[in-house]
Amino acid sequence: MDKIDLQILQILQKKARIPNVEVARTIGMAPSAVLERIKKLEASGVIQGYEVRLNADMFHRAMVAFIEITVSDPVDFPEIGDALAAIDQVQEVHYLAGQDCLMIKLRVKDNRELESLLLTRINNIQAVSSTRTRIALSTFKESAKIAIDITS
Amino acid sequence: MDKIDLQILQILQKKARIPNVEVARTIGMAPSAVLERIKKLEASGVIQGYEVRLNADMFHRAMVAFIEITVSDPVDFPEIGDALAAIDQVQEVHYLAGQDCLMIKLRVKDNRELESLLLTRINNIQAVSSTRTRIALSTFKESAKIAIDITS
DNA sequence: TATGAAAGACCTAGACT
DNA sequence: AGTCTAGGTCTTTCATA
Repeated sequence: MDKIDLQILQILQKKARIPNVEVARTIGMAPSAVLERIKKLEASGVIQGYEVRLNADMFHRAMVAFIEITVSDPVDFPEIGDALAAIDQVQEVHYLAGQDCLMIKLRVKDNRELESLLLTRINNIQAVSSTRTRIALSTFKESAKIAIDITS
Repeated sequence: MDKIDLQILQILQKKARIPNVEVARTIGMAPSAVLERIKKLEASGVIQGYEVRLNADMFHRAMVAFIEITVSDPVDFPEIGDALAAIDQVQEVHYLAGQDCLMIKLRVKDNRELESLLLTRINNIQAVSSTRTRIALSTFKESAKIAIDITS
C-alpha cells in the first residue's frame, strides 16, 4: 500500500459509489491502473466492502442503545456472541476485556421494542447473568470511517 | 417508499458499488427507472451516503474501545460532544440518558495511543469529571446495516 | 505497474405511455 | 412512475512500454 492506494481509499471513503474514471481523474492516472489497484485492495482484504448508509429514523430504528451483558461462564462467550449477532436490531457485538461481559450496540424503534428484545432474546439466554442498558438520547458522530494520513 | 425502493436498498446494502443496470436487472425494471428512484432516495435523505468498509487492522486501528465520559455540568454537552467528535480516532459520540455522560467508541493502534488520547484529548477537557474505559478483545459483529423487511 | 486503444457495457436525458 | 432509445461515458481487457 503506497500513497496512491491511500489516495484512492480516501476518495472512496468520501463517496464509494462513484465511477472509476472519476477516481482516476482526481488522482491523475489512467482508469485501468486505478481499476487494477482497487481490485488488489479488494482481494487483499484492505477493502472489505461497500455499504449504503441509510437514515435509521426512516426504518423504525430511531433509538440507539448500548447493553453490557454479563455472562456467568466465560466459556459460553462464542455461542452467546453468535446468538446476539443473529439479532437483526443488533449492529455490534464486542467481547470486553476484564469484566466477563459483552457489549452490544443496537437500534430499535422504541422502548417497547427494547424491552421485548431484552426479555425474549437477551435475558432468556441461559448464561446471561445480568444486563446494563444505556440509551442514547442524541448522537454527535457515528461513522465507520478511518482517518487516512497520506503523509505517513 | 414502497416495496421496490426497499428492494433497491436491500441490494445496495449488500454491495453499494455495483452498476445501476445490475440493480435494475435484479428487480426486473428499466435502468432509468431505478436511477430515478435512487436519486429520490438520496434527495429525500433515506440514503445518506456510500461508504467503503476498510480493514482497520491495516491502518493501525486494531484496538476498539468504548469510553463513558461523565461530565460535571450537563450544559457543556454540546461543546464536549463536538470536541470529542473532532478526534480522528473517535468513530461515535452519543449522549446517554440519565447519567450525565457521553459514550464514545474509538479505534486506536494500541494501549499507548489510548492512554495518550485519554490524557491529552479527553481528560483534559474542563468539564470532564471522570471516564470509564472498556476495551474490546474481539468483535463478533460490527455493521451499520439495517435489516429491511420487504413484507412490511 | 503504468499507459492507451478498443469493444462492449453502462449511464442518463428525453420522448412517450 | 414506467419503458425505450440513443449518444455519450465508463469499464475492462490486452498489447505495450
